[in-house]
Formats: sequence, structure tokens, C-alpha cells
Amino acid sequence: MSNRSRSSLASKREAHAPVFAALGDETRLSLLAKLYGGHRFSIAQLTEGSKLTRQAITKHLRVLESVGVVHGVRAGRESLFEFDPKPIREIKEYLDLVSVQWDQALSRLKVFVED
Amino acid sequence: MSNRSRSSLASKREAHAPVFAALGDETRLSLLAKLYGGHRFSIAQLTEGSKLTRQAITKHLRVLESVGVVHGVRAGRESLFEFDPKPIREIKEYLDLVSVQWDQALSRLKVFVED
DNA sequence: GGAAAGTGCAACCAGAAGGTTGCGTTGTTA
DNA sequence: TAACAACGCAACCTTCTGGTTGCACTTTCC
Repeated sequence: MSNRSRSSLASKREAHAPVFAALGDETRLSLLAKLYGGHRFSIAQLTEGSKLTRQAITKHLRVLESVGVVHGVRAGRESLFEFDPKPIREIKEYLDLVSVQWDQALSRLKVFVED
Repeated sequence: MSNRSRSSLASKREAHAPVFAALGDETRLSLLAKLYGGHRFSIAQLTEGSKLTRQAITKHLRVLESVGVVHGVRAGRESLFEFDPKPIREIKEYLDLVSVQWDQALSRLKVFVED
């Protein structure tokens, strides 16, 4: 099992980095904050209240979409974006594994010191 | 309680973005992979096996250190870096809140549809 | 004391990222 | 059908990022 968690950590690292990078921007986090409420929003609606241009918001949405954390569909003249929880669940599992590794390391070090 | 989770989500968003950004790089994730094993490593040791320069690794370590996910102390002629789990625990909690918000939204939407 | 190991600092460079503006296209609606 | 709303695409600009090289400085070790 130590092998299983080790390998799943290493094998998916390159897949997780882009997701973290996509979340590493305040504007994109606030976009997500509107979207994980469950409702769909158009680009114009998501731009509303922001100080940025519609084009800037569009670029951010494309970044979020490229890592699958958001999904956009065209509906008439507007394109609606909706939240997709899968990638975030995956990096959450990744962080859980990191924490487990860390805790196990602490235990081993404690035993080592006690010798 | 909905207010509590809502406010903690919004108030810490700007604090979380840099941590996500720091994790959004493969090189830095692999550095962390060596460090959350619990042992301290010098910059030379962390550079070992990488295709990058020591200076590049140093820069990455400074990025990780700037968000508190890693901590470096000088020991003689070498500076040792060690993992610090606090920031990662915080973004894990943040992602947990996001998931909760998402699940609650789904429930509400389901009830709405059932009307 | 002198060589080598381990760093830190600064300059520099190419490419990516964030943002804006301008314009053309497709839907909506009066 | 004419106006307007919501986009997409492309060019362009500025700033940040990842990376290298060169050099000086402090420890360690023979």
C-alpha cells in the first residue's frame, strides 16, 4: 500500500500541477466562487461587477476550462459556464495523500528518536 | 453557519491563491515530494538528480518558502529545507468548503426540480 | 593556509501570462 | 429588416516567470 500511494502520487503529479496553477489566481478563484453555487452563468454575467474586460474574463474561463474545472456550452447567442467538481476532488485526494505521507513520516521519525 | 463558511471562503481567497500558484509547477511538486518525507535536504541534495541548475532549484525553493509550505534554515555552509504542512492543510480545508458548498447547491437544485 | 563545497546575489534572456483594443459574426428583438 | 446584445478571434503591449551564467563569500577539510 505504501507502494500504491507512492506510485499514485508520482504518476499524477504532472496531471495535478496545471490544476493547481489554474487555481493560483484570485480572479479565477472568484469566478469559481460564483460558479460552484450550482447555477450557470454567461460570460457577460460573470464579467458583471468585475473591473476587468469581458475578454480578460473569457481568457480566465478558458484556463479553467482547459483543466476541466469548468465547462462551457453555447446556448443561443451566449455561452454558459458551469462548475465541474472532478478535478478539484482529485487534487483534494492528492493533498490527502500528501498529508498521510507526512503524518507517517512524523511517526517514523518519532520512533527513530525514541531509540 | 452558512454565513460562517461563506465568509471564510471569501476572506481567505486572496490568501489561498499564492499557495495554489506555488503548487502549480511540476518541479516544485517534485521538490515537495522529496520533502514531505520528513527529512531535511540541502539545496545541493535537492538539485541532485534534476536537470536544472542549482540556482533554478533555489528560486523554486524561495517560491515555496514565500507561501510557507517550506522552511529553510542555514546550517553551517549549507541551508537545509524542511516541509511545513500548515498552508497545505489550509487549502485542503478551503477545498473541503468548496465541496460542501457544491453538494449543498446540488441538493437545493434537486429540491427545486422536484417542485 | 589553501582548495573545494555550498550558497547568495545580480544581470540577463526568452517565453508565458494577464490585459486591452478593434473588428467581424451570430442571435435576439423591436 | 435594422439595431442591439453576446461572443470569438487576432494583434499588441507589459509584466511576471523560469532558467542560465558569472562572481563573490563563508565553511569545511586536508
